[in-house]
Amino acid sequence: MPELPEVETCRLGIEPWLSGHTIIRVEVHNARLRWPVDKEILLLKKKQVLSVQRRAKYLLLELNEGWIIIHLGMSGCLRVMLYPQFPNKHDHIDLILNNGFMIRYTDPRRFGAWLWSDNIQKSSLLDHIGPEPLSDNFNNRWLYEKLRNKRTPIKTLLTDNKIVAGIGNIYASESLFIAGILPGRAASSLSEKDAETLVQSIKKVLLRSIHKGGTTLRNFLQSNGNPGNFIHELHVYGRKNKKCRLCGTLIQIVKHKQRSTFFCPKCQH
DNA sequence: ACACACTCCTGAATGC
DNA sequence: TGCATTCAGGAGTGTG
Repeated sequence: MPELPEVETCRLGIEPWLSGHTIIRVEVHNARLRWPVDKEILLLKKKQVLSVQRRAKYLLLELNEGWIIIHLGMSGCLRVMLYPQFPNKHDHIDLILNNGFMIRYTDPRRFGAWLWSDNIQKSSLLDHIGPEPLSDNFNNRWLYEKLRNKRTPIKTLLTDNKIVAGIGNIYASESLFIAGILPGRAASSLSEKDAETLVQSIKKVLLRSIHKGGTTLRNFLQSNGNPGNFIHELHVYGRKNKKCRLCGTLIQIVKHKQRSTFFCPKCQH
């Protein structure tokens, strides 16, 4: 499932092929994604790409006269390919470039989105999102202030984009393991010191995963077609009944808000 | 404001 | 073997 490190991996992969180049046209094979692909994208002709940015789990392509907002959903990925290539069943969108390449969007579950925005600052998709976890705006003070009045399990809070952007199920479990904090603890039970440890753990896990090209569970691929390598460094996610890499205790699974949470009952308190 | 459940989707895994 | 059921979850929307 693409979370911040996977989306950032994607951004890093496509940026050199897009930035400063021109999208000649867009070939849409299936416009039925989470929402219908915006018509501005369908009709797009010969637009230069000024920059390729990321906010939370959204990719933002800055064009001359507006922005393409891309979300990879659960199973989306973008790959750089030579043009032309016959589209397979789950290849929904191709950005045809003026450099002989294309960027191909593949998404079996079609939970992703391709939307247009004239003004990214006013986009209702982005305007409520909290601080980027790798920025200085995400710090001990911010997190502790958000935690201290909430009885929700800390794990649930970490996947709330208003608290911190871009963290999903994988990195919530992994960050809490690194921090040594049990995921089911009420957020308000964390001390200032806990919040500080958690902030540092989140930054460390996300940076390490970006360095390894993200986590590939099923569908995610880097833009060069290779899977991400962080899966080999997961401590708890997807490791139910496997031995903890640090202490050998069996990893346990619980549900928070109908989502799986993995933890080590000995390493986390 | 808050904290939930519901919903979209497909493919892999599981059950009988 | 084959068909039906369950599970995976990002995040907007709806409910109490």
